[in-house]
Amino acid sequence: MAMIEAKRKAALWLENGGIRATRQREILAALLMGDGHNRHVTAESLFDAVRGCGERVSLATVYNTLRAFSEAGLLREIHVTGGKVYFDTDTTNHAHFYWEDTGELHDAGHDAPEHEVRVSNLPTPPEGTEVSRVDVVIRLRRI
Amino acid sequence: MAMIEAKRKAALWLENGGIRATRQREILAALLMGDGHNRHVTAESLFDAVRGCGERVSLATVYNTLRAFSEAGLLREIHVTGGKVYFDTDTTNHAHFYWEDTGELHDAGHDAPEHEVRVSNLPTPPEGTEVSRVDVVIRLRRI
DNA sequence: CTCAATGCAAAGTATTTGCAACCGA
DNA sequence: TCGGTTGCAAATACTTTGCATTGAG
Repeated sequence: MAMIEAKRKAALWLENGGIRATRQREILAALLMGDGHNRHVTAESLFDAVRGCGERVSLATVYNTLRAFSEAGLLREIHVTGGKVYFDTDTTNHAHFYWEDTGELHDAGHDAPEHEVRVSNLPTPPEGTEVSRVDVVIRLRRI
Repeated sequence: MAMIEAKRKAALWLENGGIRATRQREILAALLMGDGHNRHVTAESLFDAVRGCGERVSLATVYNTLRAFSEAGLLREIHVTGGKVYFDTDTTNHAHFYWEDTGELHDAGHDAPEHEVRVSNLPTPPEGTEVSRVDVVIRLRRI
């Protein structure tokens, strides 16, 4: 996908989240829409991607922007280590593979509906609460 | 349960993990075995519990010991926020409720087998890996 | 113009580590 | 005694914040 196309998608995406477009946000959004595929990034990895394409956005802004996108429902946070937070451009409900040794994060069985991980027999949420979402992480160990 | 009983369980528990008993480890183990129930602690909360019962263990040792217990298979780590790491004394496979606002963590449907959360249709782990474990976290939002 | 967004550096939070003193087998 | 364990302080890793500057509408 051409960069120009990514920028177009990025603009629509930002508008969709009711987020004002700025130079930095457009760069980050374009990178996230990048190859047209679902991406899993951390603040660091996205920051590196920015520098990698010759652009410049401060690390603090990357952090703040990822949070803003997340709060606008454009991204979904994933927690797999105490350390860093991952963000997923696919906000639909799906499970993840997590490599314990390398820290890689991929979608699990999200290529086709029949491969989707299924969670059943969910308990009723306690009084005064509702389910915000159900996270499923399949941790992998190198054999 | 009396403190003396907790100490007894703690000693067996440590031995079970092949972990040498020391004063601090016995204190921590006894607190974890405490009320005979499954506990969810963080380094901070366990450190506070130590001070609360008049004992003294350094915070660094609490961190190191939790990690040691974890590596010995006596505890299980749970990741729900980028911030802190929770440890669960119940190492069997079970789902958790997580209160997004307060940071509370409880077991979900682990009281009886028929209430257990079920995960099915798990994808085959990628070449060269095996499933270390599957984490299910039900995030709750206050209504 | 005006107010929100940005960038930097400093502060914060959670955790690990280096190393000397210590203690249990 | 000896090697593993502890405690402290310092270091590290990740993220947020304060504030002056910049920029979009």
